[in-house]
Amino acid sequence: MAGSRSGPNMTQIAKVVGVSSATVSNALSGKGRVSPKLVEKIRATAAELGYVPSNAGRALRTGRSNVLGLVLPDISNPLFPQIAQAMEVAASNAGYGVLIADSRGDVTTQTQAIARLIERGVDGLVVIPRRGTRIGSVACPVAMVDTPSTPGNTVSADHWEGGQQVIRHLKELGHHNFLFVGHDPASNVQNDRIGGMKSVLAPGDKHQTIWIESLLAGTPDQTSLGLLDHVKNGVTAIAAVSDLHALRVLTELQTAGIKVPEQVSVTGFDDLVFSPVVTPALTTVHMNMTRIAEIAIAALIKDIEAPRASPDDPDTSNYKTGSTDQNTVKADTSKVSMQLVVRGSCAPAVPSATPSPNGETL
Amino acid sequence: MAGSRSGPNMTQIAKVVGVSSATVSNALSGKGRVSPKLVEKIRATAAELGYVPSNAGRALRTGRSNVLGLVLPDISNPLFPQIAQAMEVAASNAGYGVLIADSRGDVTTQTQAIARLIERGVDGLVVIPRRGTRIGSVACPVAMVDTPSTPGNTVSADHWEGGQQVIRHLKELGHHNFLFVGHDPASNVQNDRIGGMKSVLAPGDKHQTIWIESLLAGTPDQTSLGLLDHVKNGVTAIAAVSDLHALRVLTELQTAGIKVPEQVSVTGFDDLVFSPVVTPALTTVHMNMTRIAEIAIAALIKDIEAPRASPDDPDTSNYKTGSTDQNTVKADTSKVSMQLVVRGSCAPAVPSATPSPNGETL
DNA sequence: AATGCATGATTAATCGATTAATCATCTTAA
DNA sequence: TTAAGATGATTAATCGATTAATCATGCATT
Repeated sequence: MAGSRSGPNMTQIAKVVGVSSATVSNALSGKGRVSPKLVEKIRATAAELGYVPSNAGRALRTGRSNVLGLVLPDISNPLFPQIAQAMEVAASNAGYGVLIADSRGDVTTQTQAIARLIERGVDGLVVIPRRGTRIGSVACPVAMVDTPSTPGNTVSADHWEGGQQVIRHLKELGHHNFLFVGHDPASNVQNDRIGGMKSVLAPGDKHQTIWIESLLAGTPDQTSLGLLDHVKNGVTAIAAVSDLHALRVLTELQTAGIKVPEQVSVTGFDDLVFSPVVTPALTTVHMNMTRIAEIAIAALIKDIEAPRASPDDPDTSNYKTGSTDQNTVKADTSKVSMQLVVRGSCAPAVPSATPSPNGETL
Repeated sequence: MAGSRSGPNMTQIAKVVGVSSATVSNALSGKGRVSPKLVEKIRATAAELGYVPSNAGRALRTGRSNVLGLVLPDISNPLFPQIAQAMEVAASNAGYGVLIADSRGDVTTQTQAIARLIERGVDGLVVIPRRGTRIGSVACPVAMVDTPSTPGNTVSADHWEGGQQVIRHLKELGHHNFLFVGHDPASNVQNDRIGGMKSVLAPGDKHQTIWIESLLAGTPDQTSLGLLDHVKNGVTAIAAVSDLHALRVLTELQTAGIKVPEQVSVTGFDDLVFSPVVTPALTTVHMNMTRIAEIAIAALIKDIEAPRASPDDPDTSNYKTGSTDQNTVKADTSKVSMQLVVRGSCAPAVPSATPSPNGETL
């Protein structure tokens, strides 16, 4: 009853062709010594019978499942689809499957999620860590996607440089008084982005940063960010750390009767699904997730398939060494540059950027 | 070299306790006949040694992988995160892992994705079909999540009823001239939603439907929906088939200087991440994904774990029979009602709903 | 005391692929 | 002619958990 799979197995093929199952295995894998014409014959009958190798059998023998685990931060992140898709495609191309696990909220869940994946026998993990989280040592190679400045990071977008692109663009339009909008001051990604933005500011430029989480601590979602005051005080450009927040900014301004981009320019990050279809379409910075996924998966698989080092020869391992206790893998390229996507939410700064005494001109 | 897993196996535990590996297996699974105190002892040492069962070994013997496949439609769907998370949680609680595969775009990819998952040995599939797509017969039970009206549907939200809730709410606010905004006329979900909305219209109510895909066929994303004209013609409420489209509507109106909700009310569907944080916050209809996932996964697992019927006794199978050739599983509950979430994007209809001759009042 | 029965544990086969070790031929060189 | 080597295929063990079949022991019944 149990284990009665539908398709044929190697023994069946062997019987049909009239050889041993070992020869079938060798022929299909191309490993041992099998005459070319036998290989041909075996391949043909395997295809004819609709042979599908048993993952369980192979995994048991080789100790490898050909499955990777993908650990994602809290699901509310609208970037999730892009990440998951890119990872799945990259893994699939390399012959691996992707098991998902999400660590909604707390670090505990993240740890549990990782444990579950390990127990399922994944060969490696891709972890997009929850903001500011570190992952403990685990029993398999790990590719970490966070920010270039995070210790243990395998590969990620160059958020810093992305921030620079945004501000450079706004400065070319004549802006000098910025408001940066972040969500969580503990997020590595958000800090990198804001850091990059600040890094290209000139001495005379004004800027201020607000963190949504701190601002609205404990209150329900729908609360004003108080943008009107900032605009009255002379801010002409608002740069958010994500399109989600840029959207919040955009609609709050529009409701207050402030015209975007005529009076205030707005920018976001990540090029989320809704960004091109809102009015005005959001100017944002696009992340090349496909490439990041390819690099992460490649580094992971390289480590997985590398011949395991003997204890006295640690050089063959791809694990990072040094101060970090994490066994995250390294990639040749650790950051992927971002692309500025100019759309309709930015315009030249209004000449009279000086705030009027009473704000009536707004 | 190969297969040298880190942890101990049953034989090791057996050796330590001084029994046979069969007894260990029985003790841990609670299946055979083992004395209570031996069970206790074995459980203890297993925990002590940090025993983790080998999925490969178990899968090979039992023929079951304890992994489900999740096939998702094109990734642009912002609902994706909720679905994936809910499915993962439900599956995880039942002791199953979730392998993802996405069928971006065409039906071919969807078929390939399903094939890949089958080859990986999944025990069952959850398929959220691409709009209007049917899935061919596959070699394992399938739970399909689409709409209650789709043949073969296992469980889904009651989109029709959700649509009714929206219109009832708008009618209570005094609206009688509606514009429905859909994206793709081939989508079962969207048709159900619009169908439900129309079903509660009174004879005197006016309504019109626009399909974004047809409207903007071949043009780049950012194009006007021409909402201003509709508003000038007397439309006071615009009901979109998704929050994504509602957002598009909202920002287009705001840019045109039309006040939401004072002049026009806007509603969406799905309660996406951004819906509570835009201004005005979107009134929408929430989908209880957690419950849908639980039902789908439960139905799937029930079928997987049911003793396979002998060929002459088809009654024990959970497969749908009849005109459909699909082996999708049935659930006791096939639709889950939706919840209206009232926020700020709707207001009472303006008394002078009659269009002014020249539209200047707008 | 002998038989039947319930209980507790063991033996050994099995799932399917992989691979080191071995064997059987045939070729080539001395 | 014979030994060494190359080539092609087979044997059999192995990965780890499961389970049907079997065995051993204790207890109660007649």
